[in-house]
Amino acid sequence: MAKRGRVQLRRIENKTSRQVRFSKRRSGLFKKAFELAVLCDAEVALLVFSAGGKLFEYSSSVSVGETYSRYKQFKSAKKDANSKSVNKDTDNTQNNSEDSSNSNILSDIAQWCTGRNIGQMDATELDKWEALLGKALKQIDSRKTQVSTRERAVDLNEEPND
Amino acid sequence: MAKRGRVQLRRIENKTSRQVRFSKRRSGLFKKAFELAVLCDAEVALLVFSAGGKLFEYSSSVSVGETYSRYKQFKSAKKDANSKSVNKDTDNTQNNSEDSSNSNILSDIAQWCTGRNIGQMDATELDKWEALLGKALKQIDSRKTQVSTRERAVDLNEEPND
DNA sequence: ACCTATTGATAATT
DNA sequence: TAATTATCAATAGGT
Repeated sequence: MAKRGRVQLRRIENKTSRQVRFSKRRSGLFKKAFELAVLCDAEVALLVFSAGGKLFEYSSSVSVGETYSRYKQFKSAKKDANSKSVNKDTDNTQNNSEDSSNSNILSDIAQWCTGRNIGQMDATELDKWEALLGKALKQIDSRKTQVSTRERAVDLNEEPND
Repeated sequence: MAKRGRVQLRRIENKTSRQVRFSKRRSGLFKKAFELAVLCDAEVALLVFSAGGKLFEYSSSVSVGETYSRYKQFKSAKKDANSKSVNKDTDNTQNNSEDSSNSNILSDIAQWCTGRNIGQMDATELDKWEALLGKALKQIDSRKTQVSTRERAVDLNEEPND
């Protein structure tokens, strides 16, 4: 399997090759974005238009639109940041003592789902999925118990996340 | 230099470590975004807010705002034509047969996940989730069986490094 | 901040 | 189109 050497940092001229590499690198990029969001508690929004005009999007905890709004707020606030620091630490700081993803496991699952396919997973990824879905099922099960006990009301034990 | 094993995909609790890794991974992510744009002629916009509220942005050929405009246009125009990252409801024929390794139940889950919280679900929704996740687990389990065969072959080839 | 062991990404190939 | 693997790149933890 002869490798030619390093990747040249210029546009790939062969169309097929470019498309193939786009798919792979896009997957990799989205995975990295997700990992940054989860590991480092960051808010990430990523928009990619392929050369052919297809759209691919990723966002971590909130929608792309919401992150973009925050971005615009941030930029406009930066202009007169010398008067007060309204936007520095608005609502972006989550200081949960334990695993914050535990309280909103569905977000984690949704993030993991993006661009993935069971048929393409390796053993490690399968294990992660199994653990994640198993955890979600446990939470669902315990929630079901609560709901069936108090057939009607909104549960007060669960905190809204984000 | 003892390595602990694989990176766990959970929020890093140690603050210093999290900040260090954020810097490194952010650099890596931006580099990857740049490479995707150059190599594959893609239009990329990337927004990252750190846990502390700092903003980092990257955009390839045009500004973030322009890409976001294109994004909004794209989404509103999507009424007829469809090209999207997180699937549309293509087939509901996700049965439990063992050969369904190629089905993309994860996309269904991803759609279900969006904007939901276990703590706010009613009994009906919980049932749907339970069924969906259970189905996914079945597929994962059957996929694991396939993969484990290959993994054993790899194990035999493994050499102690050095 | 720099270094290296190790993991992870991926280009070429099947 | 998807799966495999050799090689390269990213990075976690130590110095």
